[in-house]
Amino acid sequence: MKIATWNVNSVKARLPTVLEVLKDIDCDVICLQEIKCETDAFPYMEIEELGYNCAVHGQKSYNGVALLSKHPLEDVEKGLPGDDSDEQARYIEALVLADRPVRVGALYLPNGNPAPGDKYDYKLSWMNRLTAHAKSLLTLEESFVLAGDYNVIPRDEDCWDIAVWRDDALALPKTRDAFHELKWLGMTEAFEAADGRAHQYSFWDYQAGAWQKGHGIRIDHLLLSPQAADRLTGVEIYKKARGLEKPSDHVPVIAELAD
DNA sequence: ATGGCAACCAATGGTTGA
Repeated sequence: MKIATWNVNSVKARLPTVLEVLKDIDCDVICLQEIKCETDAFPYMEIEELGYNCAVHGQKSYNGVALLSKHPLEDVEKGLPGDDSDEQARYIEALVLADRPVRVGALYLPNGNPAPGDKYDYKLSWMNRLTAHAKSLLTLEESFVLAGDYNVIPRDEDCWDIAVWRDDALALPKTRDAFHELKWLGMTEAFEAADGRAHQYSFWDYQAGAWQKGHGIRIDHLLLSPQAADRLTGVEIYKKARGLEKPSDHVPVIAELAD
C-alpha cells in the first residue's frame, strides 16, 4: 500500500491542483497539512469522488490536517495528547482498515521561527509531546506511521546550503536532537532507509526563484514503527507537483509498504 | 544589504509561513 504526506498550503485556494495531484499519485492513504480551513469547510464531496474517506481536523485560516483513505477509517483521534490548552489543529490519527491494518498519524509540526523565542519553545514542547505519544503507540506493537510536515531538516545534506539554514529553527541542534529522540524510540525514517541520497527536497520557497534555482529543503517525512518498517519497499518524492500551475510550496512524499 | 512569494482576514495593510 502507498501512504503519502503532503502540505497543500490551503486546500481551497488550489483545489484543482490538489485533485490533479491526488489522482496522479493514486495512494491508499494521504496525510494533508495546512488545509487552512475549518473542518466543515473541507471539500469532502470532491475528494470523496476520488474514492477517499476523509477525517478532518481543521481550524479557521491556519494549520489544519486531514487523513484521506481508500480503506475504512476507525478510531479517529483529533489533536496531539499532552496539552489540553493547545488549540492549534496539527494532528489527526486513525486506524486504516486495509487487509493489514495500519495506524496513521498525520502531523503538522510547528515551524518554530524565530528561534530562540516563544514559537521555538512551542515547537520543542510539541516535539516532546509527539515523542511521548509515539512511545505509547509503540507499545501496541502494530504497523503505524507518523507522516507529515515535520519542519525539520534532519541532515546538512537535506538542504541546498547549510550555511543559510544552520541557525534556523528547522535545523538547530535542539531541533535535530528532538527529532532523533523520536527516531531512536525505534522509528524508521522512510526516505533515509529506502533511499538516503543527499539533496532530495520536499519544499522550495515561493520567494527568490528557489524552485528554479534548486534551493530546496527536505522537511516532510514518514516515520515507521518496526512492524511498518519491515514492510517498506520504497519511497518517492513527487517532485513534479512543484512545477504545476499554482503549486503548493511542498510536494508529496510517498512510502510504499508491502501488502 | 535587502527583498524577492503566497495565503489568510480584513480592508487598501498586517500576520504567518520556512
